[in-house]
Amino acid sequence: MEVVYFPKKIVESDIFGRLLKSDGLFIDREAMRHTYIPSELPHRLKEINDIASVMVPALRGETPSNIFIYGKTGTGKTAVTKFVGQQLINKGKETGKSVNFIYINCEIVDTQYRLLQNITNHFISEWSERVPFTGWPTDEVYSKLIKLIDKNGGVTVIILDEVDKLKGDEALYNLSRINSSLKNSKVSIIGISNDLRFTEILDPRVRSSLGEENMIFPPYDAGEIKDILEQRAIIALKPNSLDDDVIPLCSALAAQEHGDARRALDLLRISAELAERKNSKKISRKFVKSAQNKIEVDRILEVVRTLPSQSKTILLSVILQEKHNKNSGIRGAITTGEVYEIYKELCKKIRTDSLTQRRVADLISELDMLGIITARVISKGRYGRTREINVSSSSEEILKILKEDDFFKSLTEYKFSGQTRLI
DNA sequence: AATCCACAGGAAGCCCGGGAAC
DNA sequence: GTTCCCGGGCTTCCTGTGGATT
Repeated sequence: MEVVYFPKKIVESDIFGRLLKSDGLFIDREAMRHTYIPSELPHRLKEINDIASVMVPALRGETPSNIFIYGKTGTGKTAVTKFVGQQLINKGKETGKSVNFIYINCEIVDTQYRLLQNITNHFISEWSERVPFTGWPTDEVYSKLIKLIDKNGGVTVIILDEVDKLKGDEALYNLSRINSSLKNSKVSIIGISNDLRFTEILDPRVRSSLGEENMIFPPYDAGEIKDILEQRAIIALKPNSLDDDVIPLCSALAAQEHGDARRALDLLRISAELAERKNSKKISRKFVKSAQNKIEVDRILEVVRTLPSQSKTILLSVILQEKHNKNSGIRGAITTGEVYEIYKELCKKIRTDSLTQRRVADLISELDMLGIITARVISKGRYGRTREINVSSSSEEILKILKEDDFFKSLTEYKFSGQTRLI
């Protein structure tokens, strides 16, 4: 256990009070997150109308067609469907029609049982009567669900977000047939996916019943992203806290990344957070640059954290060699052979079996593809052909992550070829 | 022009864990 | 429970190669 001692001064002074009072840049931080659903969705009017016109039979008590929605990340699929759902519920209340709207993210709820359990529990308010997360036979949950939906009556719309993450197509098959078991109510399904080839691998029966209506969400272009950012900035940020060129810059950067509005919002939000942390009154383009950098570094660190230990060892070898070279004034990149030598020693030190050079070479190219290191093939003429390996900028941060692993703690100081290397 | 380094990277096959089929 | 199959990680063995050096 680590004990943290606060200096007396800080404890006595009101930290949070000061931070709350401090002149931040945000009015509503949440509005800058991609989970926030604004009251208007710019440049998605057509999509909203399309979905709404498919859904409108629900308000007349008829079954709406099932819909399948495609689109890359950050094209507003989830936001638009949730938005339409909200409107549908409101109108249902107004007109006295019973309309249920259930949103499920299949990346989290990814098995048939848990899907059925989730939907069923949506109709049960009493905690004690809920379907447990395990224990029941799946068909019992299914029949309970049918009973409940029928009792409830009206139309139930089920959104399955990231439906391609659902394991097995049995769940989809059963859900798509559920209407034939219902007497007083209707179910309609909206499937959302960013995998365009998803239906190709689906059972043809499921495909035809689920894809009664197909919709594709195109990526936003730079101008559209700009409008989205401007709309959110008005809600989220204090007036006059943005330099004029910040939003165009964020939009342009995100448009390069196949029109991902989510990324644009993250970029702007993190820029604002960085500016706030620096006590800056305005967000300028230099904060956008560092935000972009921060997003990239965070991504790399996350990848490093989840790397298998052999790859971590190889990565550590690369970093060690690079540091060693820098300290002893040797310029030029590292070769596969050098990395392999250090790697073998590290393995000996932590008493693990080492892999063959062939395999290590493959792992090095994997690290390259993940963007953690760069490894390009060069020929040194007489002295052979090899890869030239460099660590991507943030090697200090990567080291920190590697040290988190108990496995590598013993390697914080490492002797190699008679020289002490300090990590 | 020939040589030769230090690997790259393909091919085949082993081993093992997990899921489907029996 | 057992058998079969598949895919991923890995090894072994192999051929190929760009260009400085001879």
